[in-house]
Amino acid sequence: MPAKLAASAFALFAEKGFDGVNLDQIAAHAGVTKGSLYWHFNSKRELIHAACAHYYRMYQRRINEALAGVTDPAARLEHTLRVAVRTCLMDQANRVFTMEIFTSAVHDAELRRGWQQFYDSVREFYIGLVRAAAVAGAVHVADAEQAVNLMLAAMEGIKLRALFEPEICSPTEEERLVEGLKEILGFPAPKPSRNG
Amino acid sequence: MPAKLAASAFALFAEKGFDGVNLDQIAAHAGVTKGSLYWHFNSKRELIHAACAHYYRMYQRRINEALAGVTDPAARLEHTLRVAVRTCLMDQANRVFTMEIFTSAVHDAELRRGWQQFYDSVREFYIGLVRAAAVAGAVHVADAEQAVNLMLAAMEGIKLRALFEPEICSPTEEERLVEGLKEILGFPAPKPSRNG
DNA sequence: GCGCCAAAATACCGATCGGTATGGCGTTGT
DNA sequence: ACAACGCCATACCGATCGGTATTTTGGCGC
Repeated sequence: MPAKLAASAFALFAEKGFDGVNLDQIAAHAGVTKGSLYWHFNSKRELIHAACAHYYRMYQRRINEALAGVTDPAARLEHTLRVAVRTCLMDQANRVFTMEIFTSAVHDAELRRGWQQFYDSVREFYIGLVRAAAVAGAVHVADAEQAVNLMLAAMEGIKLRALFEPEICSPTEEERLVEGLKEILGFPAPKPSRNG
Repeated sequence: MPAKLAASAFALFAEKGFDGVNLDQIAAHAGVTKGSLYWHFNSKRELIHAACAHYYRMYQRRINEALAGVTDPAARLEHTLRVAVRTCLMDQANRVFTMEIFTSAVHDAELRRGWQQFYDSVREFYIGLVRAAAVAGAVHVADAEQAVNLMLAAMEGIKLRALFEPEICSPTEEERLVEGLKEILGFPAPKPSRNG
C-alpha cells in the first residue's frame, strides 16, 4: 500500500504540483481514505519524498531495461540518451514533477539532497558512457565531464522552455532533440542512411 | 504605492516563493496593511503578475544601463551577457523567483504568456547582438539563432543546477560562467592578456 | 468464538489565508 | 461647511487542508 500511495502521489503531483493536490485526493486515487494514508506516512512532506523516490526508481528501471543486453558503448550511450529524452523531456507530467522538486528543494534540504544524489548518479553514469564511447572511437570530446555537464544543462534548459512552449517537446521534435544532444556529446553528425 | 507593493511582493516571493508568503507580510513590507493592498490589487494573483512585471522591467533597465553609450557589437554582446549572468544566475533571489514563475506558469496561462513574451524579447535581442558581432568579425557562429538557443538553454540549466549546488554560481565562478557562455556564442577563446 | 493487531474509515480540530465589509482620515472642489 | 473620493486600517468571514482522535473492519492464531 505505501508503494501505491507513493505512485498515486507522484501521478497527481505531476499533474497539479505539490500544493495543488490535497491528501484526500491522493488517498482516493490509491483507493483508500486519508486515515489510512496517515497510517503509512507521517506527513505530506514524507509522502512527497516517497513520490520523488518513486520517480527516481522509475527512471532507473527504464534505463536498466533499455540497456539490457546492450554492450556496444555507443549504443549504450544513445539508448540512455533516448530514454532520458523520452522520460524527462517528452513527458509533460515528468517535466512538471521535476519542476516542483526544484522549487520545493529551495526550502527543503532533504529534497535537495535526494535530487542531487539522483542527478550526480545520472551524471556519473553519462560520463562513464561517454568515456567508453570515446575509447571505442564512436564519439569525440575533449573533456567528457564538460560535455556531459553541457548536455545535462541543455536538457534542463529544454525542459524549462517546454513548460511554456510545449510544442518544442512534441513527438515530431523528439528526434531533433536527441540529435542535438548527441552532437553535444560528440557523436558524429547523422548520415542519411544511418541505422535508426 | 502599487509599485511599492509590487516591489515588496517581488522581494518576498524571491525569498520564500509564491505560496510561502501571505498578503499580510507583503503589505507590512510595503508599510501598509492588507486592506490597503486590496485597494490597489484585486487578488494575490494580480499581485504576482505585478511582481513579475517588476522583475522584467528591472532586468530591462539593467541591460539598458549596461549598454548606454556602448556601440561596439562585441562589447554590447559581452555586456549583455555579463548583466544576464549577474542578474539571472548569480543572484539567488532572482533564481528562486524565476523558478516560481515556471512552476506556476504550468497552470496560469497569463503568467506563461508574460514569461514567454519576456523570454522571446531577450532571445531576439541576443540574436540581433550575435549577428551584429558576427558581421563585425568578433564572433563566429554557423547559425546565430541556434547558438543563442543553446546559450539560453545552458543558462537555464545552470540556474536549475545552482538551486541545489549554489556554489556553481558563487562570485568566484562568475567569470568562468561568462567565458563558457561566450564560447557557445562563438567568441574566440580568451587570451591571457585580454581586456577585462 | 475470542483476542490481538494492522490497516482502514469516519469525524473532528485548529491554523491559515485569500478575500470582504466597514469605518476613518485627509485632500480637494464647490 | 459639506460632499466626494482616494487611500488606508481594522475586523471579520468562509473555505481549505494538514493533521489527530476514535471507531470499525479484516485477518490470523489459539
